[in-house]
Amino acid sequence: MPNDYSDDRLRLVARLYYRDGLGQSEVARFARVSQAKVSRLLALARERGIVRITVADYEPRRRDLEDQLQSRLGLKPAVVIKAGDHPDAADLRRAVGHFGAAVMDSLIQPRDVVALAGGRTIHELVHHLPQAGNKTLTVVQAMGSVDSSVNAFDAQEVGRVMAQRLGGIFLALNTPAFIPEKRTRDALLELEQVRGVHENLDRANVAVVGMGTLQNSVFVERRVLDEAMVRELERAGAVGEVCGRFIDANGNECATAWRDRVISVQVLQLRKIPQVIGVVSGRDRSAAILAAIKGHLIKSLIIDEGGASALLAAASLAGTPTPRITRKMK
Amino acid sequence: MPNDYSDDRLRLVARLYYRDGLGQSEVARFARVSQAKVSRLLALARERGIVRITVADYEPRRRDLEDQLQSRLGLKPAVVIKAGDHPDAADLRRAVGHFGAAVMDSLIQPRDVVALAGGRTIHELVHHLPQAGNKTLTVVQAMGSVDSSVNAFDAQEVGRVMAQRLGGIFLALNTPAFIPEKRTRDALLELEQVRGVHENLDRANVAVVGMGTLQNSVFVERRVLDEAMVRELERAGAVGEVCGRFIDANGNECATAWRDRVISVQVLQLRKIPQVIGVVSGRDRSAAILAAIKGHLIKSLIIDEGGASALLAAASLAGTPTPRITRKMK
DNA sequence: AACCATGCCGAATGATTATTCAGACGATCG
DNA sequence: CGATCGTCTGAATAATCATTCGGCATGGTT
Repeated sequence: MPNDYSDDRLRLVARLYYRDGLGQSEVARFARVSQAKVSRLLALARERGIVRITVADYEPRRRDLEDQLQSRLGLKPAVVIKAGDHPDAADLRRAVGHFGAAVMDSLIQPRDVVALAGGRTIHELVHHLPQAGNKTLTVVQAMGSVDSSVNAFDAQEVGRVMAQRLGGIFLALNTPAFIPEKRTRDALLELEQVRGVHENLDRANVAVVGMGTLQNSVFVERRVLDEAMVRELERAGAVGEVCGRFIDANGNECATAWRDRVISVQVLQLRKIPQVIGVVSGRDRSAAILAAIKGHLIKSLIIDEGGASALLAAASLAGTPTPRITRKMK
Repeated sequence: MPNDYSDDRLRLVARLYYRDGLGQSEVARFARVSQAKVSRLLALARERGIVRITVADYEPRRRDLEDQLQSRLGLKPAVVIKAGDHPDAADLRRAVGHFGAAVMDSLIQPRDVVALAGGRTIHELVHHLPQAGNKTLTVVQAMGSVDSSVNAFDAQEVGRVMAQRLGGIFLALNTPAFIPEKRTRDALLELEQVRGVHENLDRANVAVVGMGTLQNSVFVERRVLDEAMVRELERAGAVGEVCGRFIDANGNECATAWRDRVISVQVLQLRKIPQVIGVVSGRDRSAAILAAIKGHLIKSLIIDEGGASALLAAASLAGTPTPRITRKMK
């Protein structure tokens, strides 16, 4: 009679607690055990399905906006996450991460080779992936590290987590993202290790990438990109950045010095990957997203409500979006 | 947008909490409210049925023992409450009270006149009756107060609670249970107030009574019954007590001085009531219960598992139970 | 406008629940 | 037989949740 985990006992405890509204201490007296044990018995009862808690479905997506994105921009799938209009970017990312994760999980097949970029929203997304993954992925880091201060948003960290969560191995790109000298960069690209990664990027059938603008790019933020380079990119028509590749409104990589100093998945490689998922939160990326779509860099999009509206509005303004003109004018 | 109690919002909060396992504080950040509000929203969600918690049925009764009691002793209904074999009488009463209450509620019709005794188990039972009663009962106190120290087990208190819980009025018997002088007792019985109560006891169609033995009777416990009187009752063959009436093994009231000094429902009155429910916890009342059954004082029984087994064992020993003989021998 | 009644809010607080910890017990193995 | 796990327990404690409370806003009333 000591350790008695019979269903009958669990039912008694569960009933007293959930149905009759007794506190755990009261139940404990009833069943002649400690309150701690009651807590454990209740956990067990939930596990065994003796207690079942059902929650009416919450619809986390805006199917209406998704349909518009799909029909007007050809994104398949387009996933729009409800997020109220939180003024705070962190909240936005949290929402996209929380609800986007399940979708992303479903988009990745058990044996896929996944090219993965970094970024805060992607980080959030990856950290909401299920723990129990039993896939056998090959997760490949799609871009070098932005700087030496390792942080949780880097592709390296994020990739490690994804491989661990969904199951599979992680191939790291152990180089900086930006190398001041082209020669050095090219030398690095020749390294066996690096070439192996690139080969796997060629094999990738899924990619998950973020999207930056010229202004809020990680490279600017972390001072890798200086004023002069930004101006050069502007002159070359850059409206956004994907995996360290700056693109113009047509989605072609801008021919600047930067192009030869980056170590990351190439635009051409990206175009060949059948399922490229853009992950975005916030309203200020519309131009970059439109360019990426136009250049066939991304095929799908996971985005928040506000970002989706902004994107649709921007797409309406011009078949060919040219927001950069207004900026150049200043 | 402030007070937004939309189902959608509740669903979101409920999902994050119950399905996704976030803490209330995390949900609070997500929904941009305080943790306190999340707690309130969750309560509302449960109320509205957005969250549904179901517990596999726990069977609190021993139908097998009930069947035996019914077929062998004619109790209808017999209700046997599971209680493990808690060595502690208080736990026993709690179990009987908790699970017996629903049965008792179902046995009492909306417009019944209920004669009600006191006692610890009955007290426990009554305090587990539903709060929301909408009946129009007449609850009548079946026995005077044992002594002046009012306590929660007295018929007076218990009756008040029952009337309040199930709905209806309570008729109190504002006299002591025991009056040393017969003359005084009889004078009291003549009082308008007291006669009114007795008339209602005549009208009663349900009674709820406890059952005492000679040894553990409340009257002994509270020193109302002295040594000499106990011996006199023993000589008269008393094996138990119901509502202050001491009965012999055949269920007839013992003809002693005590009989004329008690103010309570009479044995004859009790016999006439179609539904008399005995409420008992513990293994030591078998003789009293058998006598009460034999004398047609009780028609139904609510009892714990252990008490039921003891009762069945005692009933097997003798068609006419005569446990008192062994005692008299000493 | 001034006033009250009402309802909602979150900070603080009180109450409850989950987890940690150290000890007890029992099984398994050398 | 110990020794050594592993498991289970309740007391203590940490973490979490529910409620109280005062403030603020709204809307109706004088």
